[in-house]
Formats: sequence, C-alpha cells, structure tokens
Amino acid sequence: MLDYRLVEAVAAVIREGGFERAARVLHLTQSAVSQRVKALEDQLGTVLVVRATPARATDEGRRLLAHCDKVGLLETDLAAALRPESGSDSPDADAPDIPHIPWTTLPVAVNADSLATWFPDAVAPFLRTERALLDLSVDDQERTHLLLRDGHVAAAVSTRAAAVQGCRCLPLGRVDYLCLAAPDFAAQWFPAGLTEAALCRAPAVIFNRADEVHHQFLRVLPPTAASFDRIARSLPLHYIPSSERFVDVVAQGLAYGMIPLPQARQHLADGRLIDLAPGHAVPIRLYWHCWGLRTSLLDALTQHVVSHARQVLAQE
Amino acid sequence: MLDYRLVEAVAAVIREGGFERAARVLHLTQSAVSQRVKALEDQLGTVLVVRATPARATDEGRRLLAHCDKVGLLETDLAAALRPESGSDSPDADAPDIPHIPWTTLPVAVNADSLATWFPDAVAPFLRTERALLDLSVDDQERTHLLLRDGHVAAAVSTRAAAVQGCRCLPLGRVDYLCLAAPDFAAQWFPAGLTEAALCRAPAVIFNRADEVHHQFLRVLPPTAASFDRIARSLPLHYIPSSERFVDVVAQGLAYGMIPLPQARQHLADGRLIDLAPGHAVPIRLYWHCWGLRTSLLDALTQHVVSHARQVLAQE
DNA sequence: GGACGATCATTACGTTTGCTTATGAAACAG
DNA sequence: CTGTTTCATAAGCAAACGTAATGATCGTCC
Repeated sequence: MLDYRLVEAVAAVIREGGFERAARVLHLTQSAVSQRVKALEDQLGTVLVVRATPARATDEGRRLLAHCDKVGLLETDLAAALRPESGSDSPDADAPDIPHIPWTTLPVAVNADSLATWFPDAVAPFLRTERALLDLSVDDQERTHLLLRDGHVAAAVSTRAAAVQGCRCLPLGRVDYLCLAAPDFAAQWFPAGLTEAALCRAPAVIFNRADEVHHQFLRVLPPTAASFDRIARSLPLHYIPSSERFVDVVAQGLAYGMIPLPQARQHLADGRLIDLAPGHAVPIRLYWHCWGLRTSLLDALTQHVVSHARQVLAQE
Repeated sequence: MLDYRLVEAVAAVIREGGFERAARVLHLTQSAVSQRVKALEDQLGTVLVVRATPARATDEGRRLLAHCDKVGLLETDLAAALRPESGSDSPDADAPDIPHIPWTTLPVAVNADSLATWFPDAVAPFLRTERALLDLSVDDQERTHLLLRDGHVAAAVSTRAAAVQGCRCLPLGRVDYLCLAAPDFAAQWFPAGLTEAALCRAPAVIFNRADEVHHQFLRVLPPTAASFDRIARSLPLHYIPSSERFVDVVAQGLAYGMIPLPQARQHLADGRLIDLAPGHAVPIRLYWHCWGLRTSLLDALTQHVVSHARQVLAQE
C-alpha cells in the first residue's frame, strides 16, 4: 500500500502551490518535501507535480489527489467509528500539543446561482451537525462536473444529467430562467417587444463567457434559427460574474437578462421587474453529482442537499 | 493520515491468526509485528487484536480491516488509472463575439467584497450615461493588479498602493474588516474570548486560499507572533468564495470570520453578529488602478468610481 | 502441581531511513 | 546582467525501526 506521508506531501505541494509553503504546512523543511515527492514519483514511475509557479498537478497527480481525498473521507468515517464516545467536545483546557479532533474538509463545486439561492440553506443543517468544513469552488453550471471528473471536488451541482464515471448522480429539480427587465428599461429599449432590431441594440447582461442561458433563450424565441446567429453575434453584453449584482443591474434598469425565478419572484411581485417574454422561460435542470464512494459524511451531505433542493426547486 | 504499514500488520495478524505467521507473510520478525501492532493501538487508543489462539480482531479491529480493504480497492483503481498513458482531453474553446462599434466593453477587475458592496452603486450612474459595457473579473484584492499588469483588464480595484507600470493609481479609501460571529457561536466556541486554544478549535470561514485578511488579523492579536504560526497552521477553515454567502455562514452561527464593516453594520445593529475583538479591526486600503491612457470612457469611469468610493469608504 | 511448549511483550543493540542544514542549479524579474 | 525565488542535491546525523535475545503469560500434559 502507498505511504501516505509521501502522498500528503504531493497533496500539500499542489494545494499550497509550492514546495516551500507545503513544507510549512507539513512542519517540515522544503528539502524533505522535495525528497518525499521525488520518492513517490519514482515509486509510481510518473511525474505528479508540474514544477512551475505556482506548482500544479499533472493528470496523474490529480488522480492521486482525488484518491487521497477519498481515503481521507474513509479515515474520517473510521475515526468516528472508533471513537463512539465523542459526544461532548466543548472547548475545555487540555494539552495544546495534541491536535484537536480532526475536521474534514469537503471540496464541493457549485454554480453561482445555486450558491446565491438555495444552496446555503441546504448545507447549513449539515454543517451544524457534522464536523465538516466546506471548500467551495464556484464555476459555471455546465463545467462543475468537470471539476468532479478531474478529482478537484467530491461533489458538484451541475446541469449534466449523465453520471460521471464512478460517481452518483441525483436529480435536484428545475430552475426557470426568465427574460426580465425593469419597466423603464423595457419601455425604452423594447417598445415593440423583443424584435430582432431591439435585441441587437439593447444592452444585455450575462454572467460570464461560459454562460449559455441567454443564448438558449434566444434560440427558443419566435424569430427563426436563421436570425439567431446574427443576433447572438451583435449583442451588447455586460459580463457580471456575481448572481446578486447581476440581478441588481437588471433591477436598476441598466440592462435586461435571464434571471432565475426564485431570485426574481419578489421583484416581479413588486413590479420592479417585468417578464419580456412570458411563456418563454428557459428551464435549467440541476443534478447533484458526488463520488460513488459511500461515506457517512458524503451521504449526509447528499441527503441534506437533495432533500432540501427537492423541496425548494420546481419538480417535474 | 494513517501509516498503512501498521494497518497491514494488524490485518496480517488477524488474517493469519497470529503474530508469528503474520511476520512470515510480511517478511519480518515476530517482534517487529508486535511493535507495529502496539504502535497502532497506542495511536488509536484502542485494542485491535484479541491475543488468543488463534488471534482475532476486536470490533474496532474489524472496522479497521474493512477500512483497509476499501483503501486497497481504491489503490487498485488508482494504479489502473496511472498505468495507461493519459488520454487527451481538449478544453472547450469559446469564441467571444465582439459587439458593435457604438458599445465599448470595459474589462475591469474587482475584488468580491467591493462587488458585493459599494462598487455597483459607483458604476450604475456611469452605465446610465455612457454607452459602455462592463466585463468584470472577480479576483482576490491582492491579485487584481496582476490582471491589470498583464493587460487583461483596463482598470482594477486592488490593495496595491504602488502604481503598475504605465498606469494611474488613485486611493479609494479604507474598509475595516471586523472579526465577527453570531452570539450563540461566540458563547459556544469563545466562552473565554479569543484564546489560542479556542482559535485552534472554532471553525472559521475565509474567502479562498488567497485570502490574507484572516491571517493578518491573527497577527495583530495580543498573543505574540510566536504563537501565531501554531494557530495559523491548525485553523479549521471553511472556504466560501462568495461575499454574501460568507456573511450568511457567519450570521447563521456556522463559523466566525472577518467581515467588512459595511456588510456587517446592519447585522451588528440587530445583534445578529457581535465583534469578537473590538478595537482590532483589520484596515484594508483600496486603490483604483487604470491604464494611463487618457480615454473619455476610462476617465468617466474613474471619476465615478473614485468619487463614489470616497463618499462611502472610510477616509484617513 | 509443576514442567513444558506456545505465544506475545520487552529489551538492547545495530542498521537504515529520512530529516536538517547547506549549497547548487534553473527560472524569472527588474 | 544581477538579484531573487524556487526546487534539487549532498552530507551529516538523529530518530525510527528491525533483529536477536530474553522475559512474561497462559494453557496443557505428565
């Protein structure tokens, strides 16, 4: 079996982005880290770390890292099983050199809109009951599953319905994106509705360059597919990579854009936003992907996320 | 992580039914096996092997054995993954469209906290009057100036006071970060205040791995610099790369963390958050960097941002 | 009951592993 | 080109770990 002191050295180098920082975290010298990494690379016959600034993992290194995280989760389970009497852990005075009861850090990828809406409420009870720490990566909903596939995260919220190799995939529900604008904005830029000419002139806002929802919306609009390309190429676009600011920009009448119904409901009720294309919502289906590995922590997180999402998201 | 040489010794003893046989299988002496088993039992604080004839596992030993098998399976998978030459995966390339002449897209880098607070209000009037589109990049406040230096953005909000080559740099003001927690959280984890022991146990939340504010805070705390390193290395940390969710996590009593005063003011007034270290705010000074190139749009943006920031941010 | 055999624990000592300190090499910035 | 940063390598050394020998414990059989 692997010597996990070596594995952890590689993991630390990659997480910290360098041998020096890794050494500090591991309470070792840079030299020792270098030797450990080299030893493991020799043993496996593969380069695991790209020596650059910052240091990063090779494909093999990534796989090893994912493996290391899995084993870490398993060990957390084991520790819990071997320490059944760990009920009360209130901070009382004891030996400071004994590192406290270990926390487990769970790397999870989540799309910005979920993070801005239902996700925090879904994980809050989990964080209250489990000795776990979240390490969130925010990425586009179409790409979070890549982070999972490459072993960067143990779980992800994604639009991908197909399970990643070696992973579970559970449907969470549907979020409807509506094409919204402030009433003033609509009157100024779309006096005759969503005409092709108006679409080419009115400033729109999208999340970032990977955001596909706006384009999906244009595709389902009455104008034919022929005109779609022409429109899509000439859209004046704001890029605002923050869900909350995104909504603000639209609410303030600076642009129009595709907004998740949960985030828009209040604005719609108040009349601060209006639907530019009623009946043309873009439904985005979200899925929970996580390692197939059965671990009480992962299972608990999955349980919390899935059950909460199915309560608050639209179900088919 | 566990030392799997020790684990394998226990496994061998149980599988083989004795230390002697285990030693033969492991190509060791009986003494070595005995020492290894004892070492692991000491480490875990549990008896793993029932010394009888034949030797058998305790409940804890059985769990350890099951764990060992799981890790073995994972390692088999890993080995299979590292054997074959890595396939080629092509990252999907996106082709950003350049909008028409009348609209100018301004790439701007901004740190998340600014985006979550004063920045939108600062640029809103600018967007109303100018035919400009924003292309925001969110990055850590210590690194936004790098995006500027490398030509990725035309302007940036950064903590860097020194002007980038060929760029202007204007001070915007100061944001004070306070060490905050929910009252319940403070009572549970910091009954005696910010002691070293409590700091090592209580879960904290930081933005991401480049976030230095928390560490800066620890450095200015009463405990000497000597104890700082020890604390900093053993902090249980949540990573929540979203300003709004960051605050939520603290407000919900899931962790404590450094929060900009502007974002915390309402919570503090409501009593939902309390200051764990009054008088120990970490002041972060922000600067507006932009290309020296004189452009009416850039000048206008700079004008709006700087004047608004100087109104809402603390000035020296 | 006492001697014996089997089995694991302990002790003492020698080898080896693996860390630290010091220095070299390579990439990078200014 | 020079100083800086970062990783690799070399040599010395201490601690870890294994072996061999011995001690302790328990069950068995005469």
